[in-house]
Amino acid sequence: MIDERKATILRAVVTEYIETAQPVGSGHVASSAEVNVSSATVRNDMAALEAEGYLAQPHTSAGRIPTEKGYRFFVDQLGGPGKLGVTETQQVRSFFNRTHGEMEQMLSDTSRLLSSLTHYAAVVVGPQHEVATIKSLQLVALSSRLVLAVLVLSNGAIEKSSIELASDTDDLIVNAAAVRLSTMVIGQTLASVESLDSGSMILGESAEVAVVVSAALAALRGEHRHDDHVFIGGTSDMVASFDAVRKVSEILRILEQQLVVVSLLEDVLDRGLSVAIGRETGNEALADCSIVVAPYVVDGETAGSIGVLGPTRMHYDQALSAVAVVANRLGRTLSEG
Amino acid sequence: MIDERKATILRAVVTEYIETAQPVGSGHVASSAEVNVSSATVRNDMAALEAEGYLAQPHTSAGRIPTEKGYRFFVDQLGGPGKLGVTETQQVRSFFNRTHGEMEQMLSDTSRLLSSLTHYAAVVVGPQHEVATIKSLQLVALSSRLVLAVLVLSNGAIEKSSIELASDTDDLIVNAAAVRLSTMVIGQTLASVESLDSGSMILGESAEVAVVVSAALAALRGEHRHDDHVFIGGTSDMVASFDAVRKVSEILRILEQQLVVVSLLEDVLDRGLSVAIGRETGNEALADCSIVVAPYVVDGETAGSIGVLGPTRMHYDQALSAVAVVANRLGRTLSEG
DNA sequence: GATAAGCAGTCGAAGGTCGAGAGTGCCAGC
DNA sequence: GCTGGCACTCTCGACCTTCGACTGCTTATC
Repeated sequence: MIDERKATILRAVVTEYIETAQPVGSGHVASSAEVNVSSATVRNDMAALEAEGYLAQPHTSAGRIPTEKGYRFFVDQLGGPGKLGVTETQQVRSFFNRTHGEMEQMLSDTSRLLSSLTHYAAVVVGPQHEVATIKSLQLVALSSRLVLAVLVLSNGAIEKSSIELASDTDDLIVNAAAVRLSTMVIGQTLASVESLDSGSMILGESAEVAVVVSAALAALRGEHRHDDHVFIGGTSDMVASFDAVRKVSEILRILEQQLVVVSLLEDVLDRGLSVAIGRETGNEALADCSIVVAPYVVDGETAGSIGVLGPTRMHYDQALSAVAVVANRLGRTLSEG
Repeated sequence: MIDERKATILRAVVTEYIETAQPVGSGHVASSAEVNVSSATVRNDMAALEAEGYLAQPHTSAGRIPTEKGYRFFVDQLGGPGKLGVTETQQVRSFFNRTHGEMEQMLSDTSRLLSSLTHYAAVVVGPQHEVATIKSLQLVALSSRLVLAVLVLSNGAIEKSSIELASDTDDLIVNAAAVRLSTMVIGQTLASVESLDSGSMILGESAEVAVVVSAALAALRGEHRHDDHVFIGGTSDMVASFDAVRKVSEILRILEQQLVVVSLLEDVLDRGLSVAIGRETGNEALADCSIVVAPYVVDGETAGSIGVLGPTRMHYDQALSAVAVVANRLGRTLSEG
């Protein structure tokens, strides 16, 4: 039931509201460049749009505000990310020219880049270690009972996990265990370590070495969650879009829970969306927020995702293009390494 | 010029204002338990306190608000951290019983603990790596020109830094360089690597190995800054103490700059303070904030610091005791490891 | 001389009124 | 089917008044 004119009107209302945060009246819409009918006609169409759930009125005799359904239509109509402005393009280009090596630093900087492009909070979820292969494993004895296992992955990431041994263990034993483990896991993915049978390789080893080996494997198992791989930047920018401290506090509380943030992004991607509006995010506390996400691809495989969190009245076109461009460049840069 | 009664009155004003965030009138003070004089007398003293700069009036016919000088007097009079409540003590105890190994995780959790104790933002600055000795050094070739140096320090921390080589280099060369480097740096502190003369050890090595060795040393030099060692938690709690989104945004902007936060804490400690009130923090944007800091001591050496950032009208006694207790326990726990 | 009591004065916050303005819905006419 | 016109609604800001919480000062009391 949405003809071309109504769509134009809806578009006008949404853009205007995003700009001003004020309810939009029929007069404003009628005087906008894209609309060539009188305000009375606009009024009729706006009433229809309200009846169909695309717009809402805070009270009689006020202008209209887009509903989530209204934003959704607007975003769908946008049809994918557009082009970035010249300044922004330049900024992205120079960022990725300048950046190098050091993955964690790079992801963290990327979140800063993305937030400075959009003025919203940026979330960068690091590559899932499941796909990377293990380049090196090392056991370092910190004290007689505490050993640190350090893994280096092919994508340059490092995983560490500490192992507490039940009894004092000689360095020689630890070294032997390290050698044994190395032959087992190097070249494997972290995920496959998960399924390694710790029974099979105790054969032919001294009991002491076997103890260390299986303790190390146990420690490694729990350690490949997305824990430390989330980088959030630009919260101060995003906060400025809201008016109530109360709301700000709730949103920050969400962002502090890194696991929640990660699954938020993954949920959205799993549903095949690149934008989640208001309650579509699946989180009541984010009812006034929207999320724009994109996965990034490293060596042909989806490695992680980046996203932007802002108010429902966000500049979707800018956010979409920024996220798309940064995801693309990030993937390419990580592929080279 | 502050006699005992005036001090009591000032104390009453400060505690009342911290509680209610409302200007405090002479009537309230007079009816408080510690004060046994009439409101008229209180009025006279409050006028004197204002003249001496301890209190201020938002406008005539309003109550008084403490100035920074007023808070300062209040805090100084407190004379060190008191005891923690039973619930909080219990919370700290169970936290440190439960926690183990894995330093980064522990510091991050500590910031959460501290913010949950105080309901303000908590900052934990990790141990400075200068004092830790190097336990192990490893070079891992990620590709033919990209090598990752991984250092494990005696306190369980890991430093990594990537090395880009000018020409393709064989794994054997890299391994030889790793062996050479290990003999040089193991047992040293990171700070002493800084001053290592890369000329002296090229002797007796093949040119290719020497190239890798000096590239690695160069990369290690830049890498021992406090960069990743700051953990901030509980911003959402702290935010709730403020009323203007504007201010919140400014404060968050500060907290996003980790280096600024670290030097903020260090500055305060260097000045021999454990509390910095308002402008005492040295940062204009934190004019409405106070910071409570304490260093923590690992194996007899000051290792790092923890702190709390809240509004100037913070519960100083609680914050002081929480910071003191957590700093103490954290130091002890890290010493054991 | 310090404390208390009383009193006049001040000023913001809260509440009420009112008009202006923006906006709507509907109807009649083109 | 669009538009102009019109009556109506409802918020917002300005303005006023009242109310109450203060203060400072002056005077009385111990």
